[in-house]
Parts: sequence; C-alpha cells; structure tokens
Amino acid sequence: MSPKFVDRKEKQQHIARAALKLFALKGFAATSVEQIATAAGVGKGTLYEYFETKTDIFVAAIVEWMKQFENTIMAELAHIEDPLTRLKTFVAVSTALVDPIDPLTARFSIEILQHTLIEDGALYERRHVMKDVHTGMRKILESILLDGISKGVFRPEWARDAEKFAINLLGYIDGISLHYLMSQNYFHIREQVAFTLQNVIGMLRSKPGDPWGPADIDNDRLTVEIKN
Amino acid sequence: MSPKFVDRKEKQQHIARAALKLFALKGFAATSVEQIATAAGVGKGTLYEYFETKTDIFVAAIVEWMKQFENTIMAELAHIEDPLTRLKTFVAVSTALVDPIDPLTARFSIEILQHTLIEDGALYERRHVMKDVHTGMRKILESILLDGISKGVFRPEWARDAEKFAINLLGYIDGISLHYLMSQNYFHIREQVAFTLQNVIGMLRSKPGDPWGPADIDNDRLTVEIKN
DNA sequence: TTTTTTCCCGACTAATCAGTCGATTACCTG
DNA sequence: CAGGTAATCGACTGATTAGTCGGGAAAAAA
Repeated sequence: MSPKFVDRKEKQQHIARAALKLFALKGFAATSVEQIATAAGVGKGTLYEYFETKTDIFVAAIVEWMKQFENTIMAELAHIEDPLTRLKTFVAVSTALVDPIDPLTARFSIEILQHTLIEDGALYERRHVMKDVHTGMRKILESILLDGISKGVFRPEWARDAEKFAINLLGYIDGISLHYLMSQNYFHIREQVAFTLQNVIGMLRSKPGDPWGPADIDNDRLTVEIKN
Repeated sequence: MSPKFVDRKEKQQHIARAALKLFALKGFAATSVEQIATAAGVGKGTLYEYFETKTDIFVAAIVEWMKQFENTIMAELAHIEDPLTRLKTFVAVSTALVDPIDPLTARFSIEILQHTLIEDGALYERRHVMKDVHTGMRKILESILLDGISKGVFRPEWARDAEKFAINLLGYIDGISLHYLMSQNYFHIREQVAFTLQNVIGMLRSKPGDPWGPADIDNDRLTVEIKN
C-alpha cells in the first residue's frame, strides 16, 4: 500500500488543503484535528507526523490559501496591457472571493484576522504573515497605478499618492466584502464596486481644468471566475 | 449583604459589560464563563441566574457595545450644523474605535463578524443583529449627505446615489480600520482617512464644468475622544 | 526468508470547560 | 425571633478534544 518513501511536502500540502476547507467552513476552534484527519483521509497519528500542532496546520492552510489567490491574480493580469482593464481586473479578482457561490475564502480571511488580532490567537506571534500579504497586494496595485501614469492614462499627480491610494483601495475592497457577507441580499456588491470604480477612475483620469464626472466605463471586466 | 430584591436589568448589564471587556480582549472561545463570573465579581452559578447560556452573554455584550457606540456618535453629531463637519465627525468617530490606545472594540467587531459568518458561530442564527446595526449607521450617513445637499453644500446629483455612497463609505471605514489593526505602524490611519475624505468631499462638492481636485479641508475634526 | 526502515493508526491521557445542583447566606415579614 | 424566600455560590458532572504512544503493516534491504 503505502510506498516506502513518501513525498512529505506533497502530503503536507494535501493535508493543508483539506484543513483549509474545514477551517473556512467552521472556523479554527470548531474544527477538530480528528475531523481534519478524516477529511484528509489519514489517521490522527499520521497527521502529527507531518505537523507539530494544530496551529501549524492552520498556518499551512493560510499559506496554501495565499498561494492560490496570488496565482489567480497574477495569471489574470499577465496578459492584460491596458491600465484601466488591469485596475478593474485587480478589483474584480479581489471581490470575486466573496461571491455567494463560494464564500469560504472570505470566511477564512475573517478567521485569520481574528487569530492575528486576538492576544492569544493562533497567529498573534506571527502577525507578520498577514502584513506580508498586504504588502504584496499593495505593491501589485501600486505598480498598476504607476504603469497607468507612465502610459498617460492616469494623471501624473497621482504618482505622489500611489501608496495611499493602494492602501485605501485595498481597505475598501476588504471592507465592502465583509459588509456584503454579513448582510447578504441587502446590497449588490458588483454594483457597489462598479460605483466606486467609476468614481475612482474618474478621479485618476481627470486633469485640472477638465470637467469632472464619474468615468463612463464598461464593467465587463468585473466578472472573474475563481478556480478552486 | 445582598439585598432581598435585585435589579435584574442592572445586574445583567453589569455582567454584560464585564464580559464585553473579556470577549474583546481574548475572543469568545478563549473566554471562559468562570472568567466572566470572576470579572463581574459573582459566582459562576449566579451568572446562570441571569443568562441561559454563554452565547446569551455574548449577545448581551454586543448590545451593550452597540449602545455605547450609538450614544457616542449621536452625542457628537447633535450640536453640529455644517454638513462637511458632520461628515468628517462621523468618519472620525467611526475610525477612533481602532485607536491604538484602545483597540478592544475593533477586535470585538471581528469577533462578532466571525460568529455571524461561520456556520455554527454563536450568532449565525441571529445574523439580523449585525444587519440592523449597519442599516442604522447607513441611515445616519445618508441623512448627513442629503442634509448637505439640501443646504447646497453638496451637489444635488449625489442624492440619487446616497445609499450607494453610504454603503461604500461604511465599507471603507471598516476595511481600512481592519488593515490598520493587522499591520500596526505600517501606515497612519489618520492620514489615510484624511486622504479619502479629501477626495470624497472633492467629489461631493464638484459641479460639472468645475475643475476637479481634492478638497482642501482642514482635518481638525478628525480627532475624537471615545469615552469607555 | 529475515531483518530493518518507514509509515500509519486509533485507543488512550490529561486537561479544559459549559452548565447543574444542593447547600448556604442574608434579607424580609409577621 | 422564626419561618420563608430571594440570591449566591463553587464543587461536581459529562462531554469534548489536543496531543501521545505503542503496536502493526508494508516495502525495501540483507
């Protein structure tokens, strides 16, 4: 049955993925190690061959989750040139995570948030993990903005505030996603995001002396499929 | 010692407040009923005279928390006439919750979020609680905007989008607050919020044909004291 | 075949904790 | 003062669960 030598990395990843689903669905506290073992198709003892503690499994699940997200967004951006489309795509991929069909990852991000913030949360001692994620996201967004400026699509004055812009937009995306999850059917996240994008792009493109108004953009790029 | 007849409402509130501090500090799961009892200065058995379950204590703590926030914001707004100042005050009070000196309430809001979203979270069956909170906040913000329009400070075209505007701004406030909490010292929340406010107010005030630019507002109203 | 190595497992342990219950105290009333 | 009642308490119970450990199975080596 079991081969003499097992690819430990691969098996760890397999377990981490099984754990990710459970953590996202039920939360860290409500997910027992036994359940993870069952979901991964191994015994509880085996699980402890590959991870020291439950928290380690959690961290591995987070890493797995981030990897998937980053892959998705980089793949989407890879073949897009137009700065406007790049910006819209970035926002679309980010908000697609809370699509009602698959709210798991969004719930999971709450779980991470909590264990990062709460004093004896599983991640309190490893807060840098989330900081690194956000820094990575911000860099991508900043580069989109600066690229747009260099291509003459956005006005150059915004270069000075690229970082502030990126931080704010990321904050908005997360916040509106959370509110959406909490009060489903109360508003339409696509419309809300499109509204913001219109205003933001209107701002980014307007030049002093130009009449200002929300950008009249098409929202085709606001739909993105996230592969699990 | 104990009087023959006790004001049950008052004692419940007393316990709820003690619980609020603990829940905010350590989270729902990590706070034991025993600890709540000790913090409230009563025995564990007594506590169950006033609440049926641990979850009921949690809900009571949430209600207590919301009441405090609403009192603060209404008190602040009560004596302000100028729409711009009202808007800035609203944002200031909302973000003051994540002041590094007292991040408890922000952590608590994460806790609520989680138990609202996770399937067997303590609040999953009572999701409407959070929805109601947000509706209340949104109404306040909308009224500020409409009032500003009627006073000629904001351009009337925005009336149509008052609701979208309010939902987006509330989402932004929560999102930027969360990011701030997660990566302390990485950015300055006051500057970020001021930046957004400048742009938002610039948008709200600009008229078609006007040269567009961020509003040159003073940020005095961005500091607010939250009383515990 | 026999031995060794690697991997797998689930019963067990020790600790935690939500909720119960019977005993006790303190106040009130007659 | 005495009987009754409201309020308090914390030891106990039952259930859950993170992490351990020793036995066993399969593959490789000898």
